[in-house]
Amino acid sequence: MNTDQADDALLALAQSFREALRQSVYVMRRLDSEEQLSSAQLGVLKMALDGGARVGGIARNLGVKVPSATEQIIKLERAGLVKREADPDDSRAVRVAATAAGRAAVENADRRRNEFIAGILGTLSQAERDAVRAALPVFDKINHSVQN
Amino acid sequence: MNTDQADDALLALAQSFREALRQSVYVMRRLDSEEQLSSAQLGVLKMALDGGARVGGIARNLGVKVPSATEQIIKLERAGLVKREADPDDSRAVRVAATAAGRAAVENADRRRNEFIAGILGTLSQAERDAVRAALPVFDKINHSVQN
DNA sequence: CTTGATATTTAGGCAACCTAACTGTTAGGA
DNA sequence: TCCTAACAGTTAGGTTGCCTAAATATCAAG
Repeated sequence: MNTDQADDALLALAQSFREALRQSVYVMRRLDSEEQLSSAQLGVLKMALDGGARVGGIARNLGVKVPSATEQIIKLERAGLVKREADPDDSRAVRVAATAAGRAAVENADRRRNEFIAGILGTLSQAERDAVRAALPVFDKINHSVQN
Repeated sequence: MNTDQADDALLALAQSFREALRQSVYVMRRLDSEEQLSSAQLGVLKMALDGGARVGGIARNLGVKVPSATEQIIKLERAGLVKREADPDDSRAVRVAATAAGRAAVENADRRRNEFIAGILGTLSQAERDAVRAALPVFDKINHSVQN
């Protein structure tokens, strides 16, 4: 197998991969459209569960800029799902912590979304589920490549 | 294995799958942010390549509502990448066709995006690439489940 | 005690999506 | 024939989530 053939195979795989990416965005939209809590907000909220996430950390972790994180945090705060308090160690920083209501909202949203996806996965064959399971860590790895 | 255990395994897989979905959105954003043509526009444009896509069909295919498709088509038309003409068989309908410039733009955008993804896929092991390749048709199937 | 770096918020803007309302066309009866 | 319901698309107006640039406040090092 010469280099060109290898490249072609890689490009063909890339094309299929991109198609899957496109579809993923669509699936995410569907998942979001049925719920009170958006994916963006759920992502922030999950990070606030441990009780002391900083705005910059949240933004970095979600792959968005700091003002975008702030925006979501403010919405969650208005909804009573998180509270913002000054970081005792660094007064420039803000600690974002989930409230009890926030914790409950995460559990609820997570459960509903998982059940929706599980319902689809349940219609697949065992072999198909195994294929998905095997690919997920690789997807994770690809994502980290993109981040850098 | 009783039902509860099966459900738990399915829910766990669903959770991981959702994480991958979330990451996909992020990867898509990265892919888009470096290019002139957005994914939304590229999707519309590809459908106009054959020379006679209708607005409703484009919208259905992309999983968006008709006005959203119209919006993208208008942008592409202003950029000279597609033209709109009355459908000879049904004057209510509009046929969207790519121009020569549109065709060139698709090829360019597709190539660049595929090369970007291929570059990442190239850093994986053969086994990892095989895992991705095996999962892609299943992802496709899952997507179609969601559409219905 | 000044100055540069860091953490966050505010302000303003853009892209892509949505629903509701409008225009024009078609097609199937009465 | 002609009326009316269904259909195709566009327009209008609104939302969400992202972005950059600029403002505010604090920290830390010389």
